[in-house]
Amino acid sequence: MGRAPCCDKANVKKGPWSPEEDVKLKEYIEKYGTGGNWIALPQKAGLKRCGKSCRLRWLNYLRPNIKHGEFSENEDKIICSLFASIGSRWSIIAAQLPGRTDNDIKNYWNTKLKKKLLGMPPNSPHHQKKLPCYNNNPPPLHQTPTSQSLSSLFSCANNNYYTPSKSLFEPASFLPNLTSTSSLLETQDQTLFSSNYLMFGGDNQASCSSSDGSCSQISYGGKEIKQEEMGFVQSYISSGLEDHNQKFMLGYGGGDDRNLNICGEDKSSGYNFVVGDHRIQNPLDYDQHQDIKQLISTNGCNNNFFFDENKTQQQDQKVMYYYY
DNA sequence: AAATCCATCAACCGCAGTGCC
DNA sequence: GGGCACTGCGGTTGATGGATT
Repeated sequence: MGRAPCCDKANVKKGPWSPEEDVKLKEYIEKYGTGGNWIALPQKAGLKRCGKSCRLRWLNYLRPNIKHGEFSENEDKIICSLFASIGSRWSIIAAQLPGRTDNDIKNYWNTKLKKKLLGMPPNSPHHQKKLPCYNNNPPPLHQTPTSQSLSSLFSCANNNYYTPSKSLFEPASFLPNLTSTSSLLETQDQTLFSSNYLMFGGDNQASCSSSDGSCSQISYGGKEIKQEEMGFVQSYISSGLEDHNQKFMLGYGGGDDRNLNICGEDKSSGYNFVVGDHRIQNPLDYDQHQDIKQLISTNGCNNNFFFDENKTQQQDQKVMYYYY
C-alpha cells in the first residue's frame, strides 16, 4: 500500500494561481502565519488548493522581499561558483542570494546561465574571471581553455572543485570568515567571486589517505598531489603574482580532510578567506606545514610568500595564512 | 496571417529527511 | 523501533508568449 495522498486530488484546483487566490493566501498568512501546517492551511484560508501548492506559491511568489527580474552579473558569478563547488543544491545557492528562490535560480541556470557559460567566447572578460579546473595537466601560464563541454564542466564540479562535506554548511564551519561579515553578498562580490581563484579539495573521503596527521601528500580534487604536479599549482600562483588584480592566498586545511586551498584576498580590505575544509585543530602543529613551505620554495615564490603566524593564531586556528 | 518552433518559468510530482506518536 | 504525517528539495512538465518561417 502506498502513502496516503497529501490532499484530496479530486477536490483540489491545479494550474496557475488566480489573483484572487493569491490575495486569499497572502492575507491569510500575513494574518495568521502558516501555523507550521501547510496541509491544513488551504482549508482554513478558503482555498481549494493542495498544501504543497500553497507553500510553493508563497515561497516562490507571494512572500515579502522576493526579487523578480534580471539576475545581475554578481548573482551570475555567485551561482556559477556555488554550482561549481556544490552542484545543484539550489536551496543552498538560493540562501546566498537574498530575494531569490531556489526555483528561480534553478530555472535561470537551466534556461540561461548554463547556455551562457557554454556559449561564452573563450576570451571574454567574464570567462576569464573564473579559472577552470583541470585534472592533472595544467595549461601553460595565462592560457585559459578555449572550450569546455558541459560534461567536462560537470566533471569539474564533481571532481576537482571543492566538494564540501555536510559539515561545511553548519554555522561553525561554513566559510567562517564569510559568514562573520555583515554582508555575505558584499564580501562575495568583493573577494570570492571577483577574484580569480582555485579551489582545491574534493570528496572528503577521497581527498586524503590519512586522518591522523600522517598523510604526507597534499590533496586536491580528490587526488593526491604528487610533487611533480605542484608546478600546476605554481602556474596559478605565478599568474596571480604577475597580475596585480589577482591575489591568491594559499591556505591549508586539514584534520580528517587534508585539502590545499588557494583562495582570494580582497586587496582593499585585506580580508582573507579560505574555501576548503577548516577542521584542522591546530595548524601550527601540523607537520604538513612543511609541505606548503616546500611548495612555495620550489615554486620560486619564496620571496613573495610568507607564513603569517600571528594572523593564523589570531584569526582562525583552523586555517593557516600565507601571503605574498 | 497562419503555422511552427523555441525559450521561459510557474507549478507539479515524487522522493528523502525529520519529527512525533 | 516502526509507522505515519509533514516539510523541503530537486527534477520535470506544460502553459504561455515571442520569434521565426
